[in-house]
Amino acid sequence: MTLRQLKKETRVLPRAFFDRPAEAVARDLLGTVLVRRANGATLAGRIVETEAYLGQGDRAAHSARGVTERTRVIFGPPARAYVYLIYGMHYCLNLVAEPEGTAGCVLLRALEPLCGVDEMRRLRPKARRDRDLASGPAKLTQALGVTLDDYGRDVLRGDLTVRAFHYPTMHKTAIGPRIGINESRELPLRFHIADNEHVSVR
DNA sequence: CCGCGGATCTTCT
DNA sequence: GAAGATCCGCGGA
Repeated sequence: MTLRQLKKETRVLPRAFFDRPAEAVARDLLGTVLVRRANGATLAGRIVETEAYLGQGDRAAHSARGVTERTRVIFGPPARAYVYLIYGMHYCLNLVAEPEGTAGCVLLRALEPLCGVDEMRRLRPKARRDRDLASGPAKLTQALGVTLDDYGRDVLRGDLTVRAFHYPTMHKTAIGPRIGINESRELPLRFHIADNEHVSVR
């Protein structure tokens, strides 16, 4: 898909979209498009897998132990980026949900590349196939060049935005337990597009 | 295709 | 001092 087509067929999601329960935001983000400007190029991918992290009763969430230097953005206004370093070497990107003062965010786990695939390959040379480019939370940040510099960034304008198609785009949503956590395993907070080649775990 | 272990460092106990 | 919202390369089937 060309960038021109994308801009014509989509609009930037408003803050009200994110000012809702994290579960609803995670589900509704499926099928929308994450757009990134990096190194003079514009990269975009369809969001095909997300996970919700809640404010209360979710012991797997980073926000479960209250406000810290790292987690403060999760408690702030919606539609901001929460980026963190995991295992000392990878970054993960979340979008903050819920009204200001309430914790909640959505981990972006996988994209289906739509625009700027050449630049994504430069940023992520280890990817062999297109479906290796962003089929995992840290692969996604590598492919888009997202780092701690993006911590707290507003996603309504600027170099990182989310856009939805004007026309309805149908898909079947699959729901299950989140990946790679030990606490609150039983909560069905992982959402992905069923039968999509680009999700992290198939 | 599958399972295993190493890399590497911030955060919280 | 240990665990962690992960990825990759290796070896074997």
